[in-house]
Amino acid sequence: MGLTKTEGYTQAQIELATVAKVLGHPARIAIVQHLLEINACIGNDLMDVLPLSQPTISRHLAELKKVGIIQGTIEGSSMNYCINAHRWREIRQMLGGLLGMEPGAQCC
Amino acid sequence: MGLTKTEGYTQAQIELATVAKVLGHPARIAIVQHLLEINACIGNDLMDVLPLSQPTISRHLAELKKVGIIQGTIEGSSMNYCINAHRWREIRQMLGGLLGMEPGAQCC
DNA sequence: TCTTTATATAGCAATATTGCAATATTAAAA
DNA sequence: TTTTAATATTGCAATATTGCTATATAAAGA
Repeated sequence: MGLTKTEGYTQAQIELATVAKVLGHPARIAIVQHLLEINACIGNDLMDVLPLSQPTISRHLAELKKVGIIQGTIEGSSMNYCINAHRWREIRQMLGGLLGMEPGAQCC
Repeated sequence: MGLTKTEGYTQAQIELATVAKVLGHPARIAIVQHLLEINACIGNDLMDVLPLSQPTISRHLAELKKVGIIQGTIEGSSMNYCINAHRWREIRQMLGGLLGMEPGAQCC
């Protein structure tokens, strides 16, 4: 298959999984961290930060954009990418809600 | 390719991505939520909770176990699964560290 | 012992992901 | 206008993921 079933889950579960999945690649983690750290918008300075080719970086950026984590604006012939602050807080809420739960007493 | 490059990233980035990736499926989110909520160890009660066949559930459980999120002990002819509390806190730290970062002023 | 229950594994088919080279595309620069 | 720089897209090959059915396996029960 390769196809993930979606019926039988809540919308929240699907949303959570979708975001987690996008964060589930070291290149995308590295991009997000970089954008959070340098606190500035970048074009493909990422070429110097990631061990990947330009087309591959472009695709990772597109995936991050698809779930709203980053946004990009055109600046002449280059792109300015940065974290979407609002969406970032939303994601913090979502994932934080899950992570914040306490496992209770171990029973195995 | 289909194969994720690992050179050129920090160990922390790879670890983060690995955990996020495992959480990147609604079935695995549902399993984790369920285990956190009922605060009890279960066998395949999950059959009643997920829209998946027993073998498929078993595989999702195996993936969660591989990264240490859950652990299982044999109980007669069935398995007791539960969240690994220690690992859970570790993951909260890791992911929380990323999520906690503030995007700073929007510039695009 | 035979059967049932609970689980895991193997094997398969379909789709998804990842990465690169090659090629568009678009704007700035010469 | 030609060239350069910065990106995105296409096309491809290799591997990964997902889900199922069928089949082990192992303990409990009859």
